[in-house]
Amino acid sequence: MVDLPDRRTNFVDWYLAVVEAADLTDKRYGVKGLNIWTRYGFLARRQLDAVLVREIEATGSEPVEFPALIPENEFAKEKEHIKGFDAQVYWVTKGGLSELDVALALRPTSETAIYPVFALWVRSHRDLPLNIYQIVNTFRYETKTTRPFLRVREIHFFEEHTCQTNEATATDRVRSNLAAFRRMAETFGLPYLSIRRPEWDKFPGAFYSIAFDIPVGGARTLQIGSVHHYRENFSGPYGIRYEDTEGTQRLVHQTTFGLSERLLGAIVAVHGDAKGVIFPSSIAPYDVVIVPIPSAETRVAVLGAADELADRLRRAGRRVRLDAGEERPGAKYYHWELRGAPLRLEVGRREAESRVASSVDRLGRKGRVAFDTAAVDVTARLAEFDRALGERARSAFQASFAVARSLEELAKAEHVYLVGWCGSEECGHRIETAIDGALLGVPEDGLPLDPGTPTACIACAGSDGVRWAVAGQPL
RNA sequence: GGGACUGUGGGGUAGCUUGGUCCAUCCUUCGGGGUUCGGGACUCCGAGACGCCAGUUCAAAUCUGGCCAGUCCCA
Repeated sequence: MVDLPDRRTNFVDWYLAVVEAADLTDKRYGVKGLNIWTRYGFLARRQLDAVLVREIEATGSEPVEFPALIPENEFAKEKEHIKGFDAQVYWVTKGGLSELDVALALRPTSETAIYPVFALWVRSHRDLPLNIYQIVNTFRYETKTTRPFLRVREIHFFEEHTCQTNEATATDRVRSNLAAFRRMAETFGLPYLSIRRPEWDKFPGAFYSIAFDIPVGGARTLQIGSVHHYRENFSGPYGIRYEDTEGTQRLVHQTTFGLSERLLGAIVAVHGDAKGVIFPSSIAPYDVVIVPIPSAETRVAVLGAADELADRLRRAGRRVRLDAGEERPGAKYYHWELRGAPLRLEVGRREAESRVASSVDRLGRKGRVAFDTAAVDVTARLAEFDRALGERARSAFQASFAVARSLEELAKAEHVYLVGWCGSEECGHRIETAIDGALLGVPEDGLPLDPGTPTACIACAGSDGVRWAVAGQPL
C-alpha cells in the first residue's frame, strides 16, 4: 500500500512522504508554504498545544490574543527588528478598492503589535511582572523550499511576551522559560540542546537569544524554539515604563519565548520509523486504538466486548478509537502504525471469552490488558511506552554528536560537532565556512558528550577563553 | 533576485525524443455485489487524468509562446 522511502538513506523524502501518508497535512492547497491542517493533524496539534498551555500557565503566564495586522509605523519602531524581518513580511496595502493610508503588516511575530499596548498596560511596579502568551498564526514570506511543519509561510506560533522590573528579574524569567521548555520536551520525549546564539545570529533586536536545537541526521540540526532577553531594546522605542517604589520612571526589561508547529515536525522526525509516525501518548490524536477481530460466528460477541472495553477506557479519560471498519485486521494494524498510535488493543474470540485484551505498543512490545482493570493497565503501558520512546530518542541523540579537532574534520559533516571556540566572530565565520553551516553557539546547560576541557580554538588555535561550541547545518 | 528542470485520475506512473496505432498504460485509491476475516484477502462490476490560455497542423498528452503551480541550484 504505502511504501515509504528509506529513512536512513533518504531522510527528507521519508519525512515528506510520512507526514502526508499519516494524514497529518495536505499540501495541495496550491500556495507555497500554506498547508492544510487535516483532521488528524489538527488533533495532534491540539494535543501538543495543550501541553504548551499547561506548562506555560504553570509558570504564571496568561493567555491573550492580539490582532494579526500591524500598522507600518509601529512595525518600524525598533530598527534592528525591522531590518531582520523586512524581507519576510507580507503587507496588506489595499482595503477593498482603495489603497490604505497606512499599510498593514501581517505579523511575522507579534512584538510590534503587542508593545504599544504594553505601554498602556504598564504604569506601576505593581503591574509587574506582566507575563502573557498567545497561540496564533503568523506569516513569513519564506523564499527557501518550504516543508510541512518545518518551514512554512503561515506558522502556527506560540509566543510568550513578558515585562520585568530589571535585567536580573528578566534573566529569572528566561530561566523559568528554559525550565518550562525542559518539561514540555520531556513530555514529547525530545532530547535537545539549549544553545546561546552568537552575537551575529541572535533574534533581531534581542540582547541575547537562547535557542533549542535537535540533531536530525548527519550534521543537520533543527531549531525547535527560542527564548530571548530583550533588555530595554524594545521598551525604549515603545515607551514601556513603570514607576518604581521610589517614584522613579524606569523602562521594563522584556523577554519572549517562541515555539511553533515545528515541534510537531520534530516529533515526527525524531521518533518515526520505517512503518511511519510514532507519537508519544500525550500527542497522539488517539492514544489507544482498539481493533476487533470478528468472524462470522463470533461477530456479535467480539464487537460487544470491544465496545465495552472502549467505553471503560473513554470513561477513564482515554482518547480511544474503536476501528470497527470492514478492513481485515492486518490492514488496520498497518493503518494505525503509519499514523503513530501508541497502543493497540486487539479483541477477538479469545479475548472476548477471557475478558483480557491483547496489547501491542508502537515499539512492538506485547502484553495483556484485563477488561476489569483496563484503565489502570493502559495507563501503565502508555507510561512505559513513553519512557522507552524517550530512551530510544536519547541514545540516538547522543550518537549524533562528535568532537571535531580540525576544520577538515568539520567539512565531513557526518555529525553535529562540538568544537573549541575562542569566541571571536572571525573564528566563528571560519567554522561556519568549514562546515558549510552555522556555529549554533555555546550550550547553556550541559553538553551531550563529556569531551573534557576545551584546550584550543579549532580555527585560530588560541587558548584564551576557549569554550565548547556546537557547529551544524541548520535545516 | 538569477538560472535549470518538472506538471498525465485522489496518490504514484507509461506514453512525449520521431504528432495519427490514445474515447491514454499499469499499480494504488474510491463506489457497489459476493466469498472472507488472529499481520497489507480474493473476485466480479463500476468511477476517476493529459495544469491553464492561445498558436501551429488535416490531426496535439506529444511541437511553439504566455501564464499558473511546484522542485532543485546559485545570490
